[in-house]
Amino acid sequence: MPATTEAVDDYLKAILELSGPEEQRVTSNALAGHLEVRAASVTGMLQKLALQKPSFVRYEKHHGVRLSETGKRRALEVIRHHRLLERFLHDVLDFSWDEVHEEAERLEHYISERLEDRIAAKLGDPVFDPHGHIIPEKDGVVAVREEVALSKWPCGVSAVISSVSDRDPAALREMKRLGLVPGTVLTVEPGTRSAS
Amino acid sequence: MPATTEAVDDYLKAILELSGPEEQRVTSNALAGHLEVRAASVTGMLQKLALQKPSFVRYEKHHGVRLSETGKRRALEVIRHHRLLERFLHDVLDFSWDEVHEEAERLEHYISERLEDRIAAKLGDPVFDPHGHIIPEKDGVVAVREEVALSKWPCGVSAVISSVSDRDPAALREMKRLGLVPGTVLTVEPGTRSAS
DNA sequence: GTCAAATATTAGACATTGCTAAACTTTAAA
DNA sequence: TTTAAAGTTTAGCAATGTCTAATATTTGAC
Repeated sequence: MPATTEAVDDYLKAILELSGPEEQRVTSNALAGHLEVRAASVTGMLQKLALQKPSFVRYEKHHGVRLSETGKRRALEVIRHHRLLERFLHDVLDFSWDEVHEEAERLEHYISERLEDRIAAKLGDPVFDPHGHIIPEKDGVVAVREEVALSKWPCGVSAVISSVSDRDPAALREMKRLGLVPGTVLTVEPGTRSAS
Repeated sequence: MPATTEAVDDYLKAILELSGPEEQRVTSNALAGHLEVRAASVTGMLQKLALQKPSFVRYEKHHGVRLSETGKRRALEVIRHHRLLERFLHDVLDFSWDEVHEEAERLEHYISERLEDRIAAKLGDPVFDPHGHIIPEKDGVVAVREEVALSKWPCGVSAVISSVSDRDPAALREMKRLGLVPGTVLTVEPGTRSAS
């Protein structure tokens, strides 16, 4: 596995996240939006990534990019780091669930295999992070799970929250206050949903 | 406090370490040796550091460099991170004492104030790292302690090991095997010391 | 199928931090 | 005090990853 930088890790994670379960090609623009970088910078990075061997991505000019097996492997490793760190910061170091993301986002690039393994062992190989996301296994295997965005869930049908986005600390604090945590059972009542 | 990069942190730490208790000026060459970088690179970095305001260093061409108060503050903060991390990795995550340095050396640049505080709290504000080095306090105060290199200790006089270098994992494993850990009492016998 | 809008790429710049090679300054020996 | 060695700085270049502005390609509306 070629060495990566923080920037490369972030691109690989973004490609994995944006390509969805069917591993569609991802456009430069989508990446630029997600990474908060200009589209021109994305093009430059994708060209560099596509050139190195073994390559992390398959890139076709004007037609988007997808991960190679190697790239997917690294992306999953970084995501495993992130989610293990979140679980660890939360369970062992008393971070609240709205604090863990920011810290994990930085550290995920810098922990060694050794530290990854010790954290996993200390936690007893956990399956979920504090927001309900599945932690990829060490070998890159990720359990599959059906999820539907709550905004698309039918009214009147009972649902269980499986995961919540970890990006917005204020939103997370509010959700905790409302009891909207993984495992919670709820039913959307007709007429209570906002228009967005 | 101006933001730092990993490289800047490493320069500041190196200057602090090489300037000794009397805070002597440190030469470019000494820094180059310690940082395993060319002297020309050191010059470039020192010029940049000296230019920014508020500056981390006071630098006179051809006559070495010393830390400003701000620079010393940051150097001590990074060293606090390093030693807290070593203690934490050792006590909580079952790292052996020869494994902790490498991991802490990377992570010391990337942990937040929050994580620093939680680690210190979890450990009960420890005073020493696993190699016996004193952990600087949060406000930058460092306890003072008289130490003499064992190679300079007189024969026949009993001594207590206070700290050992953390740089060489193989040496650390050997020292552990021989019982040469902080707190050990020993006497150097005449004629048993190698010539070096 | 044409053409404008949306999307993407190229070109050229900058900051960071390293390098080598050449030039310069300081130190210490004779 | 001269001079050579040791130490230091300058100059110029490379890689990384970002930016803006200009240009090119693709897409979708008609």
